[in-house]
Order: sequence, then C-alpha cells, then structure tokens
Amino acid sequence: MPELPEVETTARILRPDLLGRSVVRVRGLDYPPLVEPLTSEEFADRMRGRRIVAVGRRAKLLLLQLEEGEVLTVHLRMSGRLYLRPAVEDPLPHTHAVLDLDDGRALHLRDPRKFGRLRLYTADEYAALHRRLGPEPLSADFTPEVLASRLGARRRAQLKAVLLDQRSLAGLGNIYADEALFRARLHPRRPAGGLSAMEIAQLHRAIREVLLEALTANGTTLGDGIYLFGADEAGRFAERLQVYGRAGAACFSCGTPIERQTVAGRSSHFCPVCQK
DNA sequence: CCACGATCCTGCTAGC
DNA sequence: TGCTAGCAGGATCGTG
Repeated sequence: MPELPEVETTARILRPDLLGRSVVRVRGLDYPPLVEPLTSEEFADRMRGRRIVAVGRRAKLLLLQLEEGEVLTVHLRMSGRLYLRPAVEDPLPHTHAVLDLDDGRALHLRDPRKFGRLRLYTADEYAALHRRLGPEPLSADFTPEVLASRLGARRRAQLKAVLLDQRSLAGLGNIYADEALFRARLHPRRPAGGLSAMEIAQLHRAIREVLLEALTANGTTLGDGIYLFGADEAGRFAERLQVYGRAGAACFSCGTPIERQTVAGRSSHFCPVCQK
C-alpha cells in the first residue's frame, strides 16, 4: 500500500526518466472510473503531446507537472504499480493505462484492484486540491506546533482517525500511522485533542522518524508485491515494522502480545501495555 | 463534531 | 486437495 515513503521513492526513481519527456499518446484505458470525471477519450486527447516538466509528490499523490501549470496526479491506492517499459512490450495483466512517451518507452499503470486514479488538473484545480491537504510531515515547517494545531485543542476524534485524515496531515496511511503511534507510545483511540505538549512532541518526532527511516529503506513492501518496476527496487522497511502485521506476536519493548482492533474503520495494531 | 457503514475491486487466505 | 466466503484497504459520501 503506497504511502508517503513509497510514493516519494517512486517519484525519485521515475524522475530522471520522465523529466522532459512528452506523452505521444494514451492507450489501453479500459476502466472509465480511472480517469473520472473525464471520459477516456477526453483524457487521451488532453494528454496527447503534453510534456512532463517536473515529477513530484504531494501526500500520497505522484505529481507529473505538465506545461502551463497542469498536473497529472497518480494515486496508486492499494494495488497500483507504475512500470516504465519499452513501448513495444505488451502490457502486463491488469494494466489499465499506457502512456507512450517520445523516447520509445511507455509508462504503464497496473492495478488489479482498480482503486488507483489518474486525474488531470488545471493549475487552479490543482491549487485547490493542494490547499485541501494537510501539511507535509517531512517538510521543514512541520513543527510540533503545527501538529498541535492539526490535532486540535479539544478535538474528540480518535488519534488514529486524525492521522489517517489527509486534510489533517498528508501522506500517512495505515502502516505508518500504526508505527508512529507505537513509537510515540500513544494508544490509537486517544482523543486527538487530549495530548500533552510532551506527547505531541513525541508523536511529532515519531512520525518524522518512521517516515525518514522508511524512505531510507525505499519504503515498505509486503508479501511478494513490489510497488515499482523490478524486484531490486522493493522496499526493505517491512522487516523493521514493530506493530503492523504483528498481531499476537510479542511487543519488542515489553513482550506483551501485540493487539489488533478495528479503529477508525481500519485494522490497527498496537501494544496494549506500552501505548496509553 | 464525530462514528459508522457502504461503496468501489479482486487476490489472497482462512476455514471447511 | 479443492472450494468458497470473506477480508483488506484509501477516499468519499450518506446517515445517525
């Protein structure tokens, strides 16, 4: 499940290959919701001939900046994967979009579960989207004070729900939310507004550390899945997870079995002793 | 304001 | 061994 570190890694790897390339044509659009609200025809028409002038990331969105401020966003959701392949190669199964580039290669979006989305925004539309998203946790201006304001003074919503809400904080998903809460020793059901200054400082540090460590490891890859082209690029953070996917296993800190409960509609993993 | 359920999908797993 | 029911998950929307 690509979260901030996985999307950032994808952007870094694709950047040198995509920068300056033009989209010759779009083909293989076989699932209309992928490019909504545009129709497949409109999307293909508007993408044809467009040059990629920058490759970036915002929250969990991969950004392909086009000329005149337009932005193509790629949200991989759960099972989305991008592949850069020679244009003459047939798409792998479950490929729902192919962008042919002007260098003889093609960017393939493969997504068995069809949750991923491609959206083409004008500069104004993208600016509005940008404003709706919360702060980037790895940016220099993400301070404990900023986190405190996002958690609210007396917000009653569960901490985990707030961490997953992209309007509060950008880029965290289920894995890193659980890992950050464990590192901060905070229970996922704590009311977001009830944290002390010390606890906020710990959570701030935990969020940044877990994301930075995951980024250094090229992200997390679970099971056989790879989120990028080529197994060599698979993320190595999976072996460093302390609570996610470890239900019933001993807490690395105190030995208590890690618990798993549904919190904020997501499976949540935590140590019932360490996390208060 | 907040929780919860439904929705969208299909590969995988648990359980028979 | 073979089958199937149900889960997982991000974002969004409707309901209570």
